[in-house]
Order: sequence, then structure tokens, then C-alpha cells
Amino acid sequence: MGHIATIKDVAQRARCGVATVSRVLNNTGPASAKMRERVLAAVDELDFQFSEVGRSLQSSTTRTIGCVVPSIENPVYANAVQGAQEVFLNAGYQMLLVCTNYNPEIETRAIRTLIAKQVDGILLTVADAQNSEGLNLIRSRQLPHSLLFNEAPAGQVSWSVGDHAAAAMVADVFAENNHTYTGFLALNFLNSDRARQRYEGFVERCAQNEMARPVLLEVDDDGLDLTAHLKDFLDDHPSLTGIFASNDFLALASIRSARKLSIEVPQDLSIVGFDGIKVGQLVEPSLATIETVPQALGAGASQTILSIINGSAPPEVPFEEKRFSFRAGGSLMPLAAESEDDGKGTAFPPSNDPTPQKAKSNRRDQDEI
Amino acid sequence: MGHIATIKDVAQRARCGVATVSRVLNNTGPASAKMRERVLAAVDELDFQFSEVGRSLQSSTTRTIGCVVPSIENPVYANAVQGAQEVFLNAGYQMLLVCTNYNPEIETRAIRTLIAKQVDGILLTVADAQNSEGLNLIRSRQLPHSLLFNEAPAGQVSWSVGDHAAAAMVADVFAENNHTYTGFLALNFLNSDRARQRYEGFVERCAQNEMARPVLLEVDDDGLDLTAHLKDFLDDHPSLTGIFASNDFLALASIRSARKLSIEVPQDLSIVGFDGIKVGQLVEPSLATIETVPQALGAGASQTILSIINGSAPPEVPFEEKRFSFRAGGSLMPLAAESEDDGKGTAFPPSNDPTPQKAKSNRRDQDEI
DNA sequence: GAAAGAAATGGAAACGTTTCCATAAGGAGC
DNA sequence: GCTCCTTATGGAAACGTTTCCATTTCTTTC
Repeated sequence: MGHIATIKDVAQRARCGVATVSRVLNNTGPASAKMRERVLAAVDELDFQFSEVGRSLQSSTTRTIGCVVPSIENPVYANAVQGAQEVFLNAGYQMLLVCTNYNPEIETRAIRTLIAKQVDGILLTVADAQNSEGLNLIRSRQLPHSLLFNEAPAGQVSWSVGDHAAAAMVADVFAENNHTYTGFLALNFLNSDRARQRYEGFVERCAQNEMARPVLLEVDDDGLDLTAHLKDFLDDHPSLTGIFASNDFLALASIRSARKLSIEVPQDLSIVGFDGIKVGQLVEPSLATIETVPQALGAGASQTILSIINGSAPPEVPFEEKRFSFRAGGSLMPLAAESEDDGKGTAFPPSNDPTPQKAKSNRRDQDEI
Repeated sequence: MGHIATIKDVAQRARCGVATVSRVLNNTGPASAKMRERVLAAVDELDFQFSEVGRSLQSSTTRTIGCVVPSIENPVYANAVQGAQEVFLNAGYQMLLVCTNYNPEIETRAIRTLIAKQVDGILLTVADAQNSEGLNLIRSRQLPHSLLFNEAPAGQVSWSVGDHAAAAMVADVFAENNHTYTGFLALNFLNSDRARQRYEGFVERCAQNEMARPVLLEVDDDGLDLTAHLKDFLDDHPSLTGIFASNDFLALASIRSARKLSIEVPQDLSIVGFDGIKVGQLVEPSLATIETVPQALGAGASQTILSIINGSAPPEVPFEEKRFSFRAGGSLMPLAAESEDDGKGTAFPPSNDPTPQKAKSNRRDQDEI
């Protein structure tokens, strides 16, 4: 028989009503010992399992949460999703995952479907939090949700890195290491409010630190080879001594491209990444970067949702200082101080790079301002 | 009002029966122009959307697929899941994702829940395909499914890398490069049939190539620092010239640990990884590895499931040669041939490593067999 | 042994759909 | 005006649960 047993089949087999079966199996309400036994036997024989669909219809709860992120090829999102998934699973929820590829149209459609599927909550990273159709839908339905990675529109909770402040910290690190002329390397600048916020934070703090305004280098393709881009960029801006890459992959790709161009990192060019992916510590030179805690953010956002669902007190979003930190690395080197070398370079890299920190620069020799 | 509109509300507002609403909205069956208009207006005013739960109960289809993988922190799985997700989304399915952390208990429970939720199919990577309770449940319910990464038990389709053959290829590459004494570095050996298959494939082919039996080094923790392990290992087996790491992260960590021990890669020790993750090409030396196509496997497995669901012809699993290939890299160096140097080292790395290929070895000087 | 209370049980409604079927309305042809 | 199609329409059942409520069955207690 290709027929899946329902509660009716069980009731029939146990010679009782469906209500009794429900009571026995859910341990809700009384049942005599023999009845219990008969029901359990029937369940066993029929290999019965409740249909969650029927249950959901009746209880208007699905024990399912939607999760919408741009992509999980990016280890930052992958970690966050993994963190979220664990929290949800422990709480008895499963997770519907949608990757939008930074496409607002897919985003909206996915959210619409999630709502139709009556998920109990939605965890999401939208392309643009200020202007997301899907987010509005969620709000208007008052569906429990939490933003992840997006900076929240005023008054909303969001589990974000604190991109603005983190990028500012990079500016500080450059300043402490006497770098004045820097560049900002971005991918997907247009589609991501995060990249923009990093840029803004970096630019602002550079100004405050009386550094030159960072030069923006946008790359569009996700290819590994930045060499041509980098060459043009450095030719156009020969005074650059440091590049802030808006993520670690870009940073690693830059290091590699620099190497191809016979520009040594960090002697000729310092590079700082963003995200703090694991491999950054495995490479040589190790990558100076902003270390983030995506898994914790994902877990926190999940807990926010769960607390909304069951009315408990939501977890506090930790202070910015807890959400990111600067990780020193061999890809960043202090420049010789020009005027006041007060030696307070707190970010001096405890590098695993055997190259002496004050090694001569090739490129710099000609370009030094 | 905090009430979500149902088809009844729409019917009431449009002054018609629910059947009519259903017909109009689904374009199934006739409806007069004015009726159509009234219904559409009501839908608009009430912001109505069908409940998929009600639909699912009626149609016994959920447009949802389960996906069970060990983890998505591993970029291989992340890519596969992403590939799968895209295929499903295009076909109008959403994906319930569960990460098992290689824990069979979680695996079983998750699959049970997925079945209860009446997913239309399941895509899964199990800890042990020969002996998976969850997989048996799926089979006994005849639920459309496909294995991913697991080698299939006889007669079953599976979208796997071909671990055995791929590992054998690594043995061949070592042989071609005159390496005879090799080690196999594994993480999670016990919990993963994949790691075991790689080991077997490697060992067998080494034997066929008349190389020494590879020495097994198991590490248990996922920490980044293998230095102590590696030191002990190399002390115990001083004749080793090459290590096959069962994934690229381990390979990169080995390179780093070797560096700490002043063992140069590849001059003193060649390392070959497995998976072909993106960063392997960004680092120095670039990583020699088995390149796999996880995204394609994920997509293929999804299509298999979809074709089972709608009764169309399933896609063929591509031949092994299409599923992996050897990617040369600077982490592997040929040893000076001892007897017959026929120069057919096909795997000679087109390295981006500036170090001369035949550089002197430190460690080897004392250890050379 | 009867009355009263407690415990056990089953029927039926409700959840939101789709779809079968019956009926109502509209036109065409005589 | 009548019959006969065709086209529209609505009622109701079914999908698999849970839960309310009414009924039956058992224990107690006098």
C-alpha cells in the first residue's frame, strides 16, 4: 500500500476516536492504560507520524523560520546562517533558506512566498534596508523578524557588524601606522548598503585624521584577477601606501595581484581586509583585517526572533566594540614617521612575516610624496 | 485589525462564494468580467494572499524541499547548497536547510521532521550512506531524494565527487613527481565516509604505484594550529616528502605549520589538498589540490529530485573525469628522480612561487632515504 | 445499592484551501 | 414562450490536525 497513515487510520486500528489518539500521542488529557497501549501499538504498526501540515493549519504555527541572505558562498553569510540555524534547530524550528544574489526582485518574491507559507518569523539581510519592499511586507504583517548585517533604520533592532565604525577603525589603524594616502577597494558597491557604509565610515574618519581623501576603486566582477585593475589604479594614484579592501577575498586577491606586479606587501603597499575569514590567518603574509563574529550575529538575530515569538525578553545587541575588532597581520606595515613618531602604533602587527618591518620600499622610492 | 484575510473574507467582500474566488485567482474555470473585477478589488483591499498551508493540506504538496548537509561553514557544502537552492528556486521550490554537524542523531531527527512537514523531496549528505536511519526512512516512504557527496550504495544515484578515484589521482601525481613516502592528513575521519574513501583510494593507488604505504595522521580538532601534530608526525616519519591533506583548509594549515617549523613548502615538503577552494589560488605558494565542482553537483542533485517529482527524465551524473581534476600549484614540487627520470611530470606546477623549483632542501638533507 | 463525582472517550467543528457537483442564469434556436 | 445548451456561480466535502463539549464508564462514598 502506498498510503501514508493518518490519525484516522490509527484511530480505526486502535478502535477509538481520533481525539483519543491525539490525546495519547500529545500527552494532553487523560487516557486509560489499555487505550494508550492500543494506540501506541497502532502507531507502531502503521508507522504513523503526525502531518505537520494538518497541525499547522489547526495551530496557525509552522515551526519554520525564513532566512533570506544574499549568498552563502560568502563565508560571512555562511557562518551567520549556520549560527542561526543552530539556534533555531535547538528551539525546535527549521529554517527555509533563500539566497537572493543581491537581487531585490528575488528578495521580494521570496519574502512574499515565505509569508504565504506562514513562517513564524523571518531573519533577513536585505540589499537596502531603507527601501525594501519585502521588509515593508513583513512589517505590515507584523511578522516577527530581525535584520542581520543591515544597519537598522532608526529605532529598529538589527544585528549588524557596525560597518561605519569598523571602517573608521581601519582609518585609525592606517593613521597610527602613518599612512596618509589610502584607497578603498569595493565590490558590488551599488547593490550593497554595507559596502557603502564602510566607505563612508572610512572616508569620514580619514578626514578627521587629516589623511587624504581615500580613492575609490570599484571592481565589478568577482574574478580572482585584479592585476589589471590594480595596476591602473596604482598608476593613477602613485602616492598610495595603503588599501582598505571591503572584504578579505578582495584583500587576498589584491595581495596576489600586487605580487604579480612586483609590488611587495606590506613593504610597498599595506593592505587591510574586512570580515576576518579563517584563511586570513593561514596565509603569508597574514592578513590585517577587521575581525567580525558573523556566527554570533546570526545566533543573536535568531534569538531576537524567538523572543518575539514567545514573548520573552529579547537579547541585547552587544556594543559595537564587541562586534568587531582589528586583527593585526603581516599585510600592514607602519610607514616611517614623517614628523612626530610618537611610537604609539598600537596596531603594530605581530606578524608571522619574517620580512623586517622597516624594509626598503621599491615603489615608494620614486613615489614618495 | 490584526486579522489576516482568508479566502472567505475575500468571498464575503466580493459578495460571492469561495469557489469563485479560488477560480478567479487561480484562473481555473469560468468567471464573468464583473465578478472577476469584484474579486480582484476585494483581494487588493484586503491585501489577501493564499495560505500555502491550506493549499498544502488540500494538494498534499508543499513546494518545499529538504536539504540536509553536515555544515555550510565548509565552502564545499556552501557552494553545493547554493547551487541546489538556485535550481529549486527557479523551479518554484523553497529549501529547508538543516546542518547536522556530522551528528547522526541530529541527522535522523531532522529527516524525520522534514518528512512530517511533507517536503516534496530531500537532498542530503549523510554521515554514512551505508548505514543511515534517516535515509532508510526516506526510502521506505519512497520520498523523492538524491544523495550528494556520498558515494551511493550499489545501484543508487548519487552526486558525489568520486572521492576514491580523485584520491587515487593524487597518488598518481605524487608518483609522477617521484614522491614515494607520503602521509594522509585527515579530520573527522570517523564521522565521514568521504574521508575514509579518500584514504582508501589513496592507499590503494600508492600501492599500485609501488610507493610506500601512506602514513595516516588524524587530527581531531578544527583548530588552525597543527604545528604540534605536524612536528610529532614528521619526527616519527622523517622520510616523508609529501602530504595529502583531505581538505584544502587542512592543507593550508599544514603549510602554515610547516613554515613555523622552518620546513619549507614545497622544497622540504610537498602538500596537496582536496576540494579546490577559491583561496587556494590566492595564496603563496598556491595550493596543489583536487579541484571539485560542488555547485554543479548540488545543482545536478536538485535536478534529479525535480525530475523524480514531475516524472521527467533525470539528468545523468557526469563521468568521474568531469567531476574532479587535479589543479597544479606551488605547494607541490617534483623530487629529483632517483632512478628513471623520464621527465613526464605532468603535474609540474606552473607556480606563482618565485622560489626556484629545485631549491635545496633543509630537512631533506638529513632525512633523505 | 444508589448517587455523585471523576475519569475516559468520541463526535464534531474549525483551520484555509480546492474541486466536485448541483443549480441558476443567460442566450440561441424553434 | 418554450426548450436546450452554455456559462456562471455557490454549497459542501475533503485534506489532517486539535479541542471543545457531551456522553459514557468507572470509582468512591454513603
